[in-house]
Amino acid sequence: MRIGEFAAKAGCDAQTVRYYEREGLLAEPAREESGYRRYDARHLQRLNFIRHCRALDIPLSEVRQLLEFAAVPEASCAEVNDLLDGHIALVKHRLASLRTLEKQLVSLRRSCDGDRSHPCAILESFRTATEEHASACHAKHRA
Amino acid sequence: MRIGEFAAKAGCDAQTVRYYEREGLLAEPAREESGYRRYDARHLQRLNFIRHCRALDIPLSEVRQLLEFAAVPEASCAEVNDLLDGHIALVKHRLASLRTLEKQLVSLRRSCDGDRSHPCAILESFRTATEEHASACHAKHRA
DNA sequence: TGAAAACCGTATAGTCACTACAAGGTCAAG
DNA sequence: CTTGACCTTGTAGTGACTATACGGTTTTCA
Repeated sequence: MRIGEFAAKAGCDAQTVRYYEREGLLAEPAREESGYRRYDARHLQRLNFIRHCRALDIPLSEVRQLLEFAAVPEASCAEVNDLLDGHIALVKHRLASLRTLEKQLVSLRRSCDGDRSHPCAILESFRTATEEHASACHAKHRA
Repeated sequence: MRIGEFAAKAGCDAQTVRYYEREGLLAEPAREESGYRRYDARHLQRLNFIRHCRALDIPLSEVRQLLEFAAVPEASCAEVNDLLDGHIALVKHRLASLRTLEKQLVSLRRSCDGDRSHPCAILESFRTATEEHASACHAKHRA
């Protein structure tokens, strides 16, 4: 199959496939006389592996590692587990800060009553510089 | 105050301040004879506004809009509310998909029992191309 | 006084994972 | 035989910084 069909089967764009090839995640496929890339089922397996990881928000650098582990299956379990544990911790952390963010936004939104007789309370609250903000910001930087 | 102190007070880097200036979010400040930037409390208020928005994950393009609304306070409540509602919806959506992601990762992690007598179950499960994956991927693209 | 450290300046490139675009070659249908 | 869909390569753009290079200024302290 050619690149368009190949990419569609994995649910991504042809450009993305070429990008993975450039990045060394996919081997260079055979070419037709015209120069068109020609893919088979083995390529698709590998592309699906990558897209599956990406759907789990695993960065390409870690996908690269997983592909290396997968090439040496007999001793890779512990490493795969470590990588996954690290990624789970990251996602948990991201979830926590996103939840905080949602609370802040919702409470901010409630602070505006739509009364036009005075300046918008939301903009006012933004205008008020607070120490909390600076420290929250530092916390974010450490994260 | 000079840029280092100024940035520190808002909890960010001097480079970031220069970046905001280049992007037109902060006005160009006065300069000392040496060419050093010189800031005062009014600049700090504006920088805190921006950093506060960023702490809420509001993109700079929307911060720009808010700054424009803030410049015309008498009629901006509805627009600010709209912007904020849109942003809240986005955060809620992001939260939902992150929660799904966490579930998938945790269940994946559980699937590996650490038994080295067979290939790692996690890598195996990645290897298995599924229709779900492709459709989930499409869903993500629509999101 | 003089040297080192800490700060400031500009300009440029890198990050991540694509996405978009330009300019052209190939192929299948009507 | 022409239209349009597909393919090729290469380059630039996205967002919000961050890092680096290279050099000037200011502060400190021995």
